[in-house]
Amino acid sequence: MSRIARVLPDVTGLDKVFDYSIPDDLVGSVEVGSIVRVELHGRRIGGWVVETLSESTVDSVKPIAKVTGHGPSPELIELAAWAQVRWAARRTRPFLVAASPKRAVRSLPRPNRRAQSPAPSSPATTELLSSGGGVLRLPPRSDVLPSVLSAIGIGPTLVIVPTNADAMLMASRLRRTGATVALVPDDWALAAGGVDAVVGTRSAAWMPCADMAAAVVVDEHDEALQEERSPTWHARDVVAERCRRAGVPAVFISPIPSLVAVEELAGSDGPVHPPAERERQGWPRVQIVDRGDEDPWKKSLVTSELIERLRDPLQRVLCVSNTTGRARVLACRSCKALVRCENCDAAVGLADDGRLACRRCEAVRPPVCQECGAGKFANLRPGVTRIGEELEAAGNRPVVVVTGKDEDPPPRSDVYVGTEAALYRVPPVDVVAFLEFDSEMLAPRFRASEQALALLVRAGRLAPTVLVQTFNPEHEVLRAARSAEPQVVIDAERERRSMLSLPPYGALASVTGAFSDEVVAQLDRDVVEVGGDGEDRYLLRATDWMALGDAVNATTRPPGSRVRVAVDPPRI
DNA sequence: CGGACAAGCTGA
DNA sequence: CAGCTTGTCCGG
Repeated sequence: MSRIARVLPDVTGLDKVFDYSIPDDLVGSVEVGSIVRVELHGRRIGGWVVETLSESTVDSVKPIAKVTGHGPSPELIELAAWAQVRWAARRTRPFLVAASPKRAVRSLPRPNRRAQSPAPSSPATTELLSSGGGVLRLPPRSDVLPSVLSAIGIGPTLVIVPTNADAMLMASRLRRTGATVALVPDDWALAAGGVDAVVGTRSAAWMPCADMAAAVVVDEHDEALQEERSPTWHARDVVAERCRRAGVPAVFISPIPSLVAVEELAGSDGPVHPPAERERQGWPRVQIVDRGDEDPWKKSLVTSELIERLRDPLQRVLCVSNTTGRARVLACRSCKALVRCENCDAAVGLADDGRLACRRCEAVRPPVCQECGAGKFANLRPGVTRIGEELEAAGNRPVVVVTGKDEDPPPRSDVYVGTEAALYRVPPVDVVAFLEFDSEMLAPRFRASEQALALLVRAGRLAPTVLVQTFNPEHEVLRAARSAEPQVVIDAERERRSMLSLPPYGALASVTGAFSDEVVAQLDRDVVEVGGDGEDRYLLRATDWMALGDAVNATTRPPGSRVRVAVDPPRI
């Protein structure tokens, strides 16, 4: 008889378990996963029951004070222990927090499933599910609902999408088919009770799904599926492991499956996809404007092809410039001084790496005000503002500048200009034009090709035509998009990354922050290869993720250290 | 993590 | 030596 509960306190910085006795009146309501309140060091704290046992290894135990409610299932607690190594996290707590309800769940609702399964509407998905799951490649302008319904056809399904808007839309569309849906994390209790579909964003990878029979990850390639704060877990990888352990099929859908998915999650025949002709129909028309053809004396961002679109009053156009949200002109938030170059006194902007870069003399320095030493700046002139003025003049139509920071949706317009963020904030248009796509394709990051292709996919969902201004019209990303053959990028990536042992052919992590030196020095060099990128950052490589995680987690952090470990960093 | 308690520092 | 800071330890 289990009389003892082993409890992990919900206290940051404390990753130790403590034993408590289960009082008679709580026997039956305390089980692995229960969220309880216990006394520790004279104060009441919350915690998770991670184990039950008949006898404690310490002699004096206090009783559990109170049962707060239901928490993560034993399977998810074990998955959290796996994830702790996989993403080199020092604690399991962040994963258990992700797997727990936001508010106490006292009792679970009864299972609520519709009596009859929907007729499977995507035969390809049904077949993939019956063969244990895999990767399904569907073009950008196609609907994933039939695939999700096919999964629901075999039982309760976990559905993961990149954004909140996607999740809300998916939930309401599924409900309209008669399916019962838990939109998580809000409907945690419903999901734990039992529904046809548990729908949510990346955090849904950790949500309950009673009697889970399948999982569907939509837009597997999307970076939103990776947590940006450390531990940098990826919903795709969490779902894959969760389903593997549960013996349940998972389908990963994307127009451009990542190399990781193709190598690790697809069957030996690679991704399943529609016939080439149908796939092509689901891709946008990609119009490539070779800027190399321009008059070399005025390589403007506003090409004649673009002007044609801008002047056509029937065309709604979104122009995307990745002179990013980076400021061209900055002022210090503390002392209001204009930020100037130390060498030549010109106004300086923020470079991609977050440092101040002078465009006149190319001097670079850390983002610190030369007058008062503060590090926060006001963006006096975002890059796109000036471009907007140019576009307005060229098209003789009003242009709305879309920034990522605004709370409200941008005012309606026929011509927009903005950074990548605009791709998520603007209603559908006729053309999306990338003004300077080369900096995306050629960015010094190992995932640059995949990320650039993802931008074209996003644009293709906003508009039937995507115009790309480039000096590299034969780049693999553009060949892939133009011919609707994402495999072109996969093949190029495979060659590059296998040669360099980059993911998925090796494990990679970055280490930054104070005391990184001390932590890196402790690593077992037989397991971890240590490099740097010349900045204040270490790069760690190992043959596999678990070996890397074990090695990193075996280090001790000196007091006061602020070391950040990013496993599988997306932007390196 | 945060409290408890001990050892170290300061000023009258 | 009271009163305060800083460091180390530990919790069931």
